[in-house]
Amino acid sequence: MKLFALIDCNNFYVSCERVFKPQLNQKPVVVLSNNDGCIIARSNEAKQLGIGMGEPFFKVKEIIDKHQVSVFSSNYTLYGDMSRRVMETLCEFTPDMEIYSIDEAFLDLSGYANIDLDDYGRKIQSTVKQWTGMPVSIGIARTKTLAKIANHLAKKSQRACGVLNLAYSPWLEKALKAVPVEKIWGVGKSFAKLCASRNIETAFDLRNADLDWVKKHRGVMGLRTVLELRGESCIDLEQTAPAKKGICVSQSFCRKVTSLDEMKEAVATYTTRAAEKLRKEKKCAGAISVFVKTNLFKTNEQRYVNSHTIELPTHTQDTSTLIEHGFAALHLVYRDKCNYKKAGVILSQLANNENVQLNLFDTNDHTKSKHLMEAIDSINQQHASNTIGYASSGIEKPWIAKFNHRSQRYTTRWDELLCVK
DNA sequence: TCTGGGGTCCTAGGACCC
DNA sequence: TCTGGGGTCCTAGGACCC
Repeated sequence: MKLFALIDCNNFYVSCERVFKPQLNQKPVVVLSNNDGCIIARSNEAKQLGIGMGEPFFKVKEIIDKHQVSVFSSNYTLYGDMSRRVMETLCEFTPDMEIYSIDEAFLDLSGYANIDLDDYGRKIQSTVKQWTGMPVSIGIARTKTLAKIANHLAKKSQRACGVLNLAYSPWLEKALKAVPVEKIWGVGKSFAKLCASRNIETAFDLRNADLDWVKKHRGVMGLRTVLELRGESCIDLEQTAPAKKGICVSQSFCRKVTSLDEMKEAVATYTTRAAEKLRKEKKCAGAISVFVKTNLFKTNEQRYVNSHTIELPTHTQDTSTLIEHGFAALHLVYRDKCNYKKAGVILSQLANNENVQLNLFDTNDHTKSKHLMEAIDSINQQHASNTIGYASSGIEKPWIAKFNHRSQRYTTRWDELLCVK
């Protein structure tokens, strides 16, 4: 019989900030998206003030000022490193682990049926807290979908103290009745709406729904969800992260961009970042797409969205080659007299370094480029990123996204270590 | 004034094959 | 009058996730 635990960090980004600023415990805290645009993480206290997930910062500014909510720009360097620490801690409890997202991991506890799972859960929880400072909630159940539900309830219930075991539990039915259908993993807005029209309102209702109806409207994915609710494990643990199929770098500008020159700087900047990711994955790209858009929230301005994909003559991981083709794609989509708000670069048709299909007519010497890329990457890794870069990316970059409330990168930069007086 | 970023999977439908 | 059957591949778009 299968047994899964889902470990989920509580309000992850907020908790990362609190580890280094414990005076913010029990105080309202929010973390903003890129460009300080939207609210993407809230402490419980901030949630209670009515600050919604994904709300634009400027719309809740009044509440934030009034209640002296602490505000942070997102600091992905810090969050990524804190995530690594949490995951390494979890590894101690079982080797069968799937890192599901930056703040969540599934553990396969199938071999642990004869121990006290509630106890084990609490031990995991206290160890993570002690070793990393991160508060986590843990849900245990017979399928991943049910473990997600257990986790959801563990967070909400006072009595659970963050650990809830629903495997072979007499409370399972009651638990399912307490979870609205839209909170179920794999059920989005549109399916929830469809369910509502059929009076399917809770996880309990969906568990008992007609399989043919579910299959008809949501295909095999929907079917899997319902079977998992019934305790039949359909979604396996994925221990090795599947290879990436595309790499995307896109960002809004801090102000409107109206010149081709600045758009080119942005495309070069994003392509550089994407190429770094590409080399980190040990891949070459076979195509590059560039997309541009104006601010779609502005109803009184000309709207324009477009993208173009260029197939590369040979797969490559060379930044300058990718920038060159990125520019070609940009020229095809760029239109004058538009107020651009965002651009992005997508690398696709990824292939492993070793089995790249060479072009018959390609006479370039790739070893030179390979060594150059290695040198650039190692310089940027040893020192700060962007220590060395491409001139076409621009120097000042007046358009680049702003992070006005960013905390220190406490764990990854010598010059930003926490100072204790 | 101010509205995020990065992914995956599935399906339907068209193009094409013999 | 009457117009097959079985398949693959690709793409765009929808839905979902964090």
